[in-house]
Amino acid sequence: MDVVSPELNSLLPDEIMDTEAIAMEEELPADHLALPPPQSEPEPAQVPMETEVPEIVSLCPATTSMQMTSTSTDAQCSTSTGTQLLLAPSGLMAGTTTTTTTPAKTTSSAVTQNLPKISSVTVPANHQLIINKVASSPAADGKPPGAAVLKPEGQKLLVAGLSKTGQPIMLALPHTWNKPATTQGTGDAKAQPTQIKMVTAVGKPVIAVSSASQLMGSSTTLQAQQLKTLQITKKPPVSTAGPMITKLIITKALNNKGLTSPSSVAPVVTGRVVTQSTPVTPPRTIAIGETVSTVPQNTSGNSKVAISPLKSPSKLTVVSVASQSPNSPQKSVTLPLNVALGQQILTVQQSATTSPAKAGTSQSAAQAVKPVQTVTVGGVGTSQFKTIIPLTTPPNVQQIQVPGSRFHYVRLVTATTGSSTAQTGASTNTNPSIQPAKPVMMNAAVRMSVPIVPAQTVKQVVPKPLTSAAQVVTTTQTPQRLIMPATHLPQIQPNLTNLPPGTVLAPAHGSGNMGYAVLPAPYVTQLPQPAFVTLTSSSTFSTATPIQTQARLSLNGLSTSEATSRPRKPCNCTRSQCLKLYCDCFANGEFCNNCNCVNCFNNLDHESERLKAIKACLDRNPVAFKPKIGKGKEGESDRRHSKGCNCKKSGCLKNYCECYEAKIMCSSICKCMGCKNFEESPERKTLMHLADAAEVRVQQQTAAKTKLSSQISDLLTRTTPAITSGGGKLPYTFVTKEVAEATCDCLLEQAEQAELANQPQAVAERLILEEFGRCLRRIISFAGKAKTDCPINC
DNA sequence: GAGTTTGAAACT
DNA sequence: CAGTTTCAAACTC
Repeated sequence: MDVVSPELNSLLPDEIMDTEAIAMEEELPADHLALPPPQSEPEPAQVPMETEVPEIVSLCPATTSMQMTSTSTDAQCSTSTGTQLLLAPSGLMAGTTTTTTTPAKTTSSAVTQNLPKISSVTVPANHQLIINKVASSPAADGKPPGAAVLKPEGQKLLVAGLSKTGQPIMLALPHTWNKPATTQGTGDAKAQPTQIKMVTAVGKPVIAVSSASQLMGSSTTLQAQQLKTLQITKKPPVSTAGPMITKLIITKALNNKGLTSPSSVAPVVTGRVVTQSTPVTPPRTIAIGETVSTVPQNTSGNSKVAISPLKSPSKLTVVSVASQSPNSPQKSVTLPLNVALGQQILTVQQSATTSPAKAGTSQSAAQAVKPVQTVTVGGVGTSQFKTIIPLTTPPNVQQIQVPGSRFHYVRLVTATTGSSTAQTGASTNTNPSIQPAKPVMMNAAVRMSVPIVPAQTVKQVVPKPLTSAAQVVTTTQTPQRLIMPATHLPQIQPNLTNLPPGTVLAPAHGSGNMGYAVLPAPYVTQLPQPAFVTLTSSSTFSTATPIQTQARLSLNGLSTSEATSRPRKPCNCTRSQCLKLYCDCFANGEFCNNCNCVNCFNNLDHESERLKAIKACLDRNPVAFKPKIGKGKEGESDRRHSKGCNCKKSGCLKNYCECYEAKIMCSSICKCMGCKNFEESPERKTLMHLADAAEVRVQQQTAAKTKLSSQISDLLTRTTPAITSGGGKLPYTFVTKEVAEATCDCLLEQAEQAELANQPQAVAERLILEEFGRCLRRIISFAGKAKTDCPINC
């Protein structure tokens, strides 16, 4: 399967793609039952969902997904046993059950066939009905005795379960949830936009399903949650079914503390599912029939896992965008959505090959022929977001931008528009209980995100048509950004422990395999936040747009505004071709843009060389692209240099020193000589005071300029003579629109004259200002005259 | 802006 | 791992 397993995903913030973490799959509870093969017919009595791991619940609304009930290939809906489920009607998601507000545990006998072994229902204070499922082997995994399952007819439920460790797993079924009524007998039959969210409250994934309109309100409880969201986008393999994308958002709460009670899990309602509709079919929101693979060992060529060695709070988003056949154009549907705090939304928009939504920028042909799909994820605060967008289109490359992270992910995709042959790492799965991923997952988009801080970011991803055109990430607030295609580097794929930037995690070519290339996130520019990121299809890249400042806050400890407002300094490399860590752009994982470098290879035109260089750097130092400024040991400063400096002459009080440059003090690991960069250093204090004073001066100057500009603007905008109450007109009241225009004409004329005379800019400015002064004097003079001539009326 | 200093990165 | 060289940024004039 092409999804980062929740097991693995939980580890991504620390050590993404840690092989040890992958091995966690072996820890699956003994009661974990092998799921029926993907081709098996979904049993009517089973829950319309399928999961390979007990902690994961797959939803399979037949009504929302046309192929669910009719087709057997990707419509399997089942749930693994041994999973405790919590069915909770969210107050916002299911209005019919909002009355249950008591956190006290209750038991209900209403148990559907789809959710066996559920013995109890818990209704937490958050309006969620929690149904506990009896664990098949509680002793095996330490789960508390499971409970029963309850799902009232036509009732929208938030289903949550408990992981093997007793951690809650929630599944929210909104009121608009369309269940396979014929087979499931539960839920509404209407095809309404539905959101399916898999939320792992405590280390385990949870599926939450809610309608789009209900999400916003219900997700407001996520503020303190650290979540990982897995979103799955699926396209029906049958072209006649219409291009429909199903996304499954799996959100995982990173903070496992205090979530043992059902009530504490309730807030983990997040995620957003965006679907697309065909011209013949109304927009559908949820069609989840594919298997959500949670096998951690998806390290084979068929399993694509984005791994980042970055060990910092991050949000991982894995988005698989179903590729579309060029012959099956689809209408683009962009759904900017608001989500709860702590959640970032990625909206996947799929456009037809003839979609007019193309980047208007031009790019070299070489770049244009490399389809690239990029997702730029804007973070808020220190939130970091890693996104992987699998694309089942041949040589397509999808990039993921990770604000605040030094890594971004590039997914290499091969053409799998036809019947998918997804192997999804099942062949290499060491756990026989794990079901092989279904072929449908090849077209499934999976999003896993882990917002670290309360953040609300909406990301829009527009799947690119199967043309050779490159896709550009654009936002409504920022120009298009340069994106970087990644090349296939299978040789470094197996190295999951030290998965370096530039690593392709899976073969990108052949047999429908989809590959991920992990690259330093800064290679993709960051978005201002909050920002709507729209991935639009485009035949060109925009190279003229300056790369935005890389959000290095989390790296160097700078404030967010500082990191985002200050553009990165252009490099001046002359010999390194900007392919060595000498180059700050390269070291920060950014493309060179508007730099002064010579013979620069750090661009799209030299991606192969650049990737080789990345690999070389990582060979030398696996953490070469890791932030140097990280958290220190307990009791020490929060920020310190990971390696320490080696200064000898600067006293660590100049920017030569990396510690000083990062505005941190040297630590015990530094090997500097004559260090003066410590807390009590008088030299350091003096420098700090000077720096502060300078900063104050700059701020004052800026404020003064702003104020003056405001005053001038205010003066010029007073176009209507004020009718005073007897006090007569003030001079500015004579600055009518005509007067202002005449003044501007005079200023422009002055500017033109200065330009014709080839006057320096400073001289030109002076002349303009002088002219402006003359204009003002004339205005004041006329005002005085008018007042004298007409003392009564004026 | 040119030249120098500096220390990290790269190399041996 | 240590010593040396290379490199580009920081700094000085």
